[in-house]
Amino acid sequence: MEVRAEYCEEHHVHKDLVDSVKLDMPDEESLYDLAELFKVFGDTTRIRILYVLFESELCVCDIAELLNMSQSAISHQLRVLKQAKLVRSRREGKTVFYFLADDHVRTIIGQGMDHINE
Amino acid sequence: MEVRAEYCEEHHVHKDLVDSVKLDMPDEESLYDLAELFKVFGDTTRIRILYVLFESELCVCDIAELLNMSQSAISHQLRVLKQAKLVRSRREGKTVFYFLADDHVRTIIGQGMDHINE
DNA sequence: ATAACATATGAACAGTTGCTCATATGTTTG
DNA sequence: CAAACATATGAGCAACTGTTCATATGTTAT
Repeated sequence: MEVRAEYCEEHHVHKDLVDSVKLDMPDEESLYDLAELFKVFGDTTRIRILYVLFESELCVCDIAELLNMSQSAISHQLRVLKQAKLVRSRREGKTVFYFLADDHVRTIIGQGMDHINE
Repeated sequence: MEVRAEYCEEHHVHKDLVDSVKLDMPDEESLYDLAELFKVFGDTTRIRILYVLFESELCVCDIAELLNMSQSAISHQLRVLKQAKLVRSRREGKTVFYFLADDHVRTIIGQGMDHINE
């Protein structure tokens, strides 16, 4: 924040600063995975699913009815959430119950809420 | 988590649980805003921009060179970040410097990193 | 085994997104 | 003022996303 100078004349950046920033960047794969994770949170349907799972584990048709959406749509989205390891599931007879995988979900959503509430 | 019963027979959900979940849901607008916020984090380019701004404020062409992308692409994405209030900017002559708007950005990205690192 | 129920999945299609390219706006200098 | 530089922006397009629809899979009860 303190270090700064004439960076952009003739389209040449300030060498030292650029180098130090480059060193502190996570590797490409981590950045990709991170974006993929947030992409999963970046959909209203999936956010709503995660919210209803805050309360209790629920089966697919419960969630579908709660969100007033088709079983198929919910099932597709649950798959996305599961692949991102945000939810897990267990089968009980014909029924499959989904539940939050861990507390990161609550924390991340909570931080997001903090931001939008200024 | 304790309360549960036969929800889905005949496609009828468990009334009490469904009602209590419904009560605790944030309003539609908040959920939409939240998804919109995470959508902004859900892109590699924007994540990388935020990361380079962790170190120091930078001008558009600095960022473009750091990420090896066009000035136009970066400028478009900075607009998205600005609209989401994740970055702010200040002009100094011809140059516009961008910087992180507040510490929520670091916190949210940090929580995301925690999750992907298991 | 057959029917009924709960869930999963593939294809298709409309809507969205992120880039490029061209060009516009804003600022400083000669 | 014109030229040069830094940034912003609109149009266009290829790639991606989320839904629906039809159907498949898995489980239970008869």
